[in-house]
Amino acid sequence: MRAYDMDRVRGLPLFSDIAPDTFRVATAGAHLQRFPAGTMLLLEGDPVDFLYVLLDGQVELHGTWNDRETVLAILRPVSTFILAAVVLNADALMSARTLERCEILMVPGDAIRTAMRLDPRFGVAVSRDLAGCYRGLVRTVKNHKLRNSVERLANYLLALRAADNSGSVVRLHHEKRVLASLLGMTPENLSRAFSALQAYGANVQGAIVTLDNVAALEALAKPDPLIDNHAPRGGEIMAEADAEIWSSEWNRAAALTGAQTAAGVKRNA
Amino acid sequence: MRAYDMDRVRGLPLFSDIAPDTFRVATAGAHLQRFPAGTMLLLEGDPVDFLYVLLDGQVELHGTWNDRETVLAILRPVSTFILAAVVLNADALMSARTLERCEILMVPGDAIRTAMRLDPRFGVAVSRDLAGCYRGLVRTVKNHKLRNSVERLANYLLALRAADNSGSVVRLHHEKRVLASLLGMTPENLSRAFSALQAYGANVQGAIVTLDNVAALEALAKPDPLIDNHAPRGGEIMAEADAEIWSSEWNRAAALTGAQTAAGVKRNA
DNA sequence: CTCCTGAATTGATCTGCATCAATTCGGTAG
DNA sequence: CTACCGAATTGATGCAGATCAATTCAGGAG
Repeated sequence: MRAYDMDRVRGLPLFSDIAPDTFRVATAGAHLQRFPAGTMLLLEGDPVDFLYVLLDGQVELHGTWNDRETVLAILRPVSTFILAAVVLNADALMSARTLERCEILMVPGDAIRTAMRLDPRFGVAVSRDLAGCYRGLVRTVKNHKLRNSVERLANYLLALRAADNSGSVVRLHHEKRVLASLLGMTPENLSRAFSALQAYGANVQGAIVTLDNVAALEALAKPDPLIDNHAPRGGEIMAEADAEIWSSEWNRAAALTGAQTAAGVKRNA
Repeated sequence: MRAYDMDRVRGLPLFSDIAPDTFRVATAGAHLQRFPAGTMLLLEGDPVDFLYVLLDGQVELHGTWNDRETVLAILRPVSTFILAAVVLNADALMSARTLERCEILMVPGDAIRTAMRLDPRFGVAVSRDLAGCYRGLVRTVKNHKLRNSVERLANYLLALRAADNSGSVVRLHHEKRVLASLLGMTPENLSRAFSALQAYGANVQGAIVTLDNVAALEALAKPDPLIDNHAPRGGEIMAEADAEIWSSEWNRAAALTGAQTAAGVKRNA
């Protein structure tokens, strides 16, 4: 494994704060692996033997039931996934599939669990990571239960904008049908939702979306810091309280709500 | 605080495995408090200063946006809530409101975070707890995105049955309008969903539901261990992998999916 | 270049669920 | 007991989003 990759792993909030020894224990037996696009990395119900660290490519997490399927999250580098299952040594609740060619570090779950027992700092890091994941899902549930599909799309676009550069052009990172499933709608409906947003200055051209009237779009979307992790807070500078972690499944990922920003600990920076 | 209550707190998976010293540190400054029904314990957006341990009564966690409100979870004793916010020292993403008279132990967040730094076993316990909460939410999202309202209700009833006694009579623990919001529908629609389930042998009489044809109900509901935490697994006895924790926000709670069982570590026991 | 295939769009229609409105039910205070 | 009030139910109607079907579009192979 290249030193460059090792540094990237070390830089994750999950690992950045721990002792060198702990890091060695935690990543003992880890191996880098490459997968072609469309590979099933993990099937829901399977025992989870590894913590996955996505170093390159895109991975989709999805769930199925009764012949239906829904995308739960889309991950982009660098992020870890299925930490919760690893911590509990439990079966996966989600399937993982590569959307494109991927480079993934596979860290044995045993090593992670051992390291947690050794170094309280690592236990704290894992806890903080999982807490961030949990809160990401809370946001997702609120997003889905409180908003309709056009509102979800509008917020997704604003989140992308915030993550990218806050400019007036935004690039979609996934196929529209995948995005549709992520946002909880059909591809047909996503198309129509995009049309509906033309009235608010949003125009799609393939993967490129131009936002000509951000104010109008925001008036519709009403982004909320308690749902959309990128949304601005009211009030003054926040303290440590603001340091919510997006290291794992949601970091850099246009995750469930698509609301998560790229930065692990930015926000009001 | 009564010794009896202290024992109940100590018995939570979050605390059961840690050293006495750690427990002392973690619960330093904790105080027991009583609240009448309908009290707002916490407003979303507020800083979270305490870990709450519900010892008696019922608490509802809900979220709001744009004048809409949705119930995210209903908690019953003994369970903790907003651990994630405490770990991150972050603002609450959900509001908490007592549904009835409640008795709650309020543990200062600082104490929790300090204890995590001291005792790796506590860090592990917190991680496991949060991992369980996270997985509960994954189940919830799958439940909502993959099932329609009648299917959700049917599974909710089967989950209640599994938690209670697996008999043919089940008691609803909450007002129907609260249950409706939890399941992501309107009260009117919940009524109609109950009517629809008459064809599957389910009859409601106030808070009492009789299930005369569990087989038919199951054929409709198709409970799945990867969504419904009570559902039977296929295959052989499970190992440690099976010990998913439902200590916190979901323990004994007819939580989001209503799928969580009463036992912390039962399942296949 | 053309052809081919899957993605995306567009239109027509259907349906699950929400909404609005009107009773009915059930628990509580007097 | 009766009166009252919020919860629950039931009915009528509307709408968001799913489904079905038909093009259109875009990318990759030959």
